[in-house]
Amino acid sequence: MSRYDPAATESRWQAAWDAAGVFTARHDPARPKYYVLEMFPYPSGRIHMGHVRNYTMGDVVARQKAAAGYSVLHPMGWDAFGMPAENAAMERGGHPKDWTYGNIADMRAQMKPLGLSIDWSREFATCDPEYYGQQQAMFIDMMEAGLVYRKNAVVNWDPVDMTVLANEQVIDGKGWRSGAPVVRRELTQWFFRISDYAGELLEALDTLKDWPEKVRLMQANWIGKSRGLQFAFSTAGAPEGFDRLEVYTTRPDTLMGASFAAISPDHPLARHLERHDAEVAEFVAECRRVGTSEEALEKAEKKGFDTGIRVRHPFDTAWELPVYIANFILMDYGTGAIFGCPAHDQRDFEFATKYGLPIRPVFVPEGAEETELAEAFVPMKSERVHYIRGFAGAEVQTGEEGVAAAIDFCESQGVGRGVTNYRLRDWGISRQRYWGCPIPVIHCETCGVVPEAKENLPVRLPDDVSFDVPGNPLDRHPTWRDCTCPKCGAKGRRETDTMDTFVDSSWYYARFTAPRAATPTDAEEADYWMNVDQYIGGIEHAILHLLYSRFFARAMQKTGHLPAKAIEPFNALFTQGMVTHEIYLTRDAAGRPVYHLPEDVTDGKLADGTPVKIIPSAKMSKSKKNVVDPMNIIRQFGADTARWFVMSDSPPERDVEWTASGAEAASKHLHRVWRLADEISRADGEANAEDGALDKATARAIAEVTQGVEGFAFNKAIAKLYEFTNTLSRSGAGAAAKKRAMRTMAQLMSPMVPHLAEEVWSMLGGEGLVAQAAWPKADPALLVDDTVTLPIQVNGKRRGEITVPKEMAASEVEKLVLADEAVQRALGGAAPKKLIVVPGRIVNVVI
RNA sequence: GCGGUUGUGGCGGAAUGGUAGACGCGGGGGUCUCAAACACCCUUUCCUCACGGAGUGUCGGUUCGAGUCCGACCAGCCGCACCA
Repeated sequence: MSRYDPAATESRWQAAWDAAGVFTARHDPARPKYYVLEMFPYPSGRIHMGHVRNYTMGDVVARQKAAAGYSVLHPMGWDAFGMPAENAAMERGGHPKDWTYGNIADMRAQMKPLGLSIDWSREFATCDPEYYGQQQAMFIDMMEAGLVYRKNAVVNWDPVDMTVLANEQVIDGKGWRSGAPVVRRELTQWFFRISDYAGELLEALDTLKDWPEKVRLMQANWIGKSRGLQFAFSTAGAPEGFDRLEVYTTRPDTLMGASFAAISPDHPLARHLERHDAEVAEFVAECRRVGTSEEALEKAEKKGFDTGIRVRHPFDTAWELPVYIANFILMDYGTGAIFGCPAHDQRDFEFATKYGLPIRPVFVPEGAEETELAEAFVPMKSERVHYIRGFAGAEVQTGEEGVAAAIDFCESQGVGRGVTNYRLRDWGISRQRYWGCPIPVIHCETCGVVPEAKENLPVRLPDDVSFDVPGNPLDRHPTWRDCTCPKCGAKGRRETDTMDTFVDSSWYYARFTAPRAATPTDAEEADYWMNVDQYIGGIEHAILHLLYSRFFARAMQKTGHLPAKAIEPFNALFTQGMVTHEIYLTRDAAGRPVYHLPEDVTDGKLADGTPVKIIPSAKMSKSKKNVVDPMNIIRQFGADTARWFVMSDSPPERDVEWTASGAEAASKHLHRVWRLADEISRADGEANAEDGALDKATARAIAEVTQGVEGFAFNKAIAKLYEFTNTLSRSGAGAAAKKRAMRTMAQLMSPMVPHLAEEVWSMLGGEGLVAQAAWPKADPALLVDDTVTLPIQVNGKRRGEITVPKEMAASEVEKLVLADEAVQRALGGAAPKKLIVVPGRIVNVVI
């Protein structure tokens, strides 16, 4: 008996699809369009199982939509700028460009065998000058639209390597290569005015009905709208020019519980003191040794330095509060200065305890007395509390009411004003690196900062650079910086900062609609293809990438590069889970951990019999060696097996654990389907009484698999396909009915395992390619059952069941239930207290 | 630290507030075979000979009925603005 041979079959069908041009996206105004996009990959050089899962999900959607009659756009590209290419150049020599394009070629070669329904004719990389040149054109338009500006901002500076470090390159406050303590340094940098859109980006979240609730919540929290009071303390003993200290607070109702004021180490007052006071300078320097990330600041021990300056309480000028410089105050939020109310903020409480400051409660729980606090009392703002040191509004009110009343009162007294504040900061896009999109700007002595003329775009990266010394190669290039001012024609200097790679990924979805256009987008194409109907990617992008893309769509609309309907570019978002694997660990002679690849471990032992310690599954990572190379799986079992496995078992939004046994099971099942198809293709049984049951099962399979695929419940769709396979393989129906069922099976399987589906389809005489066949429809008449089985509960516990006609009246059902043996036994002759009949569902007898 | 999220058999998981454990893996038993591999069939939450009882991270609540809703807690994972 012949066997299914994935290797030969898969490449044969891939060639057939190519020949027929099945996946070329066609701008066809007569048909509805569907744009499905997976987050494009960074070209690391190797695809991993996470990619296989991500792209298979998109492929299932794309293939099913195509079968359902849509004109589908399913493109692929490369997020190709970024640090790894420079790191590779530093470590192994060579050029980032060669490394990147080499990796792209390798990865494309690994992706093609997966048989994805991608329109490869639209492929591009963000490091193509054709792409980043258009990005530069948009940057210039955004400059002109007032969306771009320069200001000073802090970076991590490695004083040994004399280079700017990314947050991930700062390990325990030290540079990853030099090991030198990192310092914060201020540079003039380029920013996008995303915070101008904070309110709109927040409000528009409500329109994103098909985004996961959690992503919208995370974005809302990130934007962080707050209503508060901004007011000025008058100071005592402050240097000249600092007679007022502006603070922002979201809890003005706790003003009578204030016990100190605190300013950021980067606050102008702190900077002034730093220059005149060695002790302050030392403290501030210590603060700056912590990395720039908010995480690092929050995790660091909270420390303060008493400046000796005092501020006067706005309601009682005799009441003075000390002013501290504190390492946890962010200059970017509010005014960079706060007042502390230790009784109602845990961080302030710890600070006050540490520095012996008073802790005076402003409110207590409703009905409680004032007591000494062991920790801050921080109730929900919606909870009613009793104000014992309130000054506005009712004595008993919610925190929300208290805050609103306090703002009104303060405004009426001329103490500050109510302000709406956002946590969202402007987007700093300057990177002092080579491998990124050059910022197309020229510094001219006469004209200042001038955008490059559009006819001179793209501003190309020079090829003749070296990475033997740290720092930005653009900065030290002998001639690249030299240019002519587009305004006055005098000699100018090019900007050497390049753009954050998040800029590249903030508009690639729009470029895919017209990837070769001579402008960033083509109006007609954008109008037809936008928006992305289904976007799929990792949850790790829930905030930054998606928020930046939403901002960019707005900026592109403002500059005329996208139609108004694309203001929210992603109609539906799906965030998929990771692929995980167990970790295998042994120790070397010195006790250091040694990790082992899954393929080197059998039954918990290495080849030489050494037992390994098994650490529970975690995200596949090279450093832990818990990786399975998709190429090995494809070589061993074929692409369909890899695709089937990553879509089965786990729901797509959750992590899936890769197991060798699971992959084998997937492969076995696909072979079984092939054998079944082979057998059915040669069957000649007469039509018989079982045909009807099989037709019914087929209809149910169509309904359930369609529902699973359309609802992103791929694991359930696959479970139904297993069931359908079992039913079909056991069916005694005639040959014609079995062939019908098997052809339907091929169609239902085709989004997940397209190669096997084509093979089965052709074995059973299906017409043309299954990839081009219309999605099957279930006959509604076959989906209804005329009887229903009702479980019988006694006090909520299942005690039996009855099968009754679907339309039986509740009163009839009650009679049958009371006559049931288990119910009789439970009742013991007594009458039931209550009898609940949920039609078509369940019966509950309460005794 | 802050924000988000997840928790169900030996394992991955299924379950519009209505039969907990679909489907798959693994295990056990069997058929086929000289034997094995492959394949096929049966069985498999736990305790109990059985009757029956217990059971969805922990504790409490709402309900005729809770894995599902509410509150508190515990553990894991994701993000924290220069990783992509």
